[in-house]
Amino acid sequence: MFVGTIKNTLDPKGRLSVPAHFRNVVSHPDFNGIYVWPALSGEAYLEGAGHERMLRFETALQKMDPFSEPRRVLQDHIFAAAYNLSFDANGRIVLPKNLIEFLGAKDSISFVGVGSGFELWEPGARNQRVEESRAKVKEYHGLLSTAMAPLSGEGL
Amino acid sequence: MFVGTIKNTLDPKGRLSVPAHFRNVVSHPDFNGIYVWPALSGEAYLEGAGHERMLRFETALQKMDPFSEPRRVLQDHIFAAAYNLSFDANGRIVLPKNLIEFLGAKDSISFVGVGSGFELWEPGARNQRVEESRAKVKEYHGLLSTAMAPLSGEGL
DNA sequence: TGTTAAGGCATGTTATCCCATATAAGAGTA
DNA sequence: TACTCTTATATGGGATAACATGCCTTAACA
Repeated sequence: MFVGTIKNTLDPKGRLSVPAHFRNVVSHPDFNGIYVWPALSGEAYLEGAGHERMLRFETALQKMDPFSEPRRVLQDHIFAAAYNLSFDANGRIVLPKNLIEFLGAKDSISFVGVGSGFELWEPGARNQRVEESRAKVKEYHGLLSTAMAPLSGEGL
Repeated sequence: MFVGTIKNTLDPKGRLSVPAHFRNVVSHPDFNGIYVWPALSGEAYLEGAGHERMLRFETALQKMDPFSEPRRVLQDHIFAAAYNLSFDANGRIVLPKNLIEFLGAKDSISFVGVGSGFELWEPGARNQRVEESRAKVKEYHGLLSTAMAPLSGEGL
């Protein structure tokens, strides 16, 4: 499970250490690296996943009608827009220049764990988002109890 | 179930023994440790959970609309703000410096069981909270009977 | 042959492991 | 009950390994 927020340095060559914890989670014999693509929400961050989760996306899409609009749209925005970035011997990836520009990043990137996947942000933009969320937590806290209640008798 | 209040020593390296009782409760084959994050209430304590409860959070959030504000806000405050802290051979975790500062702790931490989860407090702040609650406990005791009444004929 | 990307190596820092000791809790015995 | 032995737990210090990151070399390509 992806958890936590880690800010790492982006060097002049576009290289970036992936936090060790994230590397462990994505670890897979068939592909030693991560996949990233611009967020489907349209905001300026990247979504990320390991090989296993990509396979699950693939399986899910294959169950959809091949020529349906939903399938096409999702294919275009996940697989077609994704980059597969391999780790080097030290656990680094090279983030393509166009993605760095897309993020508006200069010399660092924040990795953000969100449970089943993770996100890459320009640290300033990330802080702004966190501030926005902070203001609203209390408002939505109750929803969590509601959402969890059906899962077990224990509630929250 | 997490029960009781245990104060343990925080050493100069930030190491902290997790009470044995809590370790037994969170015990899980996939992750030998705990997750902690700043309380959603905004107060200066950490909420804590074991792996199983985090999985339930994950499942609950995945059922919510991916781009809805409530989901985003809860994700930001639980998964993105959380730390996964593994036990060492002696059942200790290392509490990150920024969390120690957040709590205002110096050389000890109180673990507080609250049923399905637990909390980490700076012991002084915890005592203050308990004092505040003491005055009101009689006032609210009746609510408990009311809440339990539908569950069984035995009452409290 | 110049330019860029990729791989290997070296460093400082931080976290993790390992062992020793201290404290407390419990079991068993007289 | 009093005592001792044993086990579980908590804490302290030092050695070791892992990690993030900068530098340097080698390979690929135009």
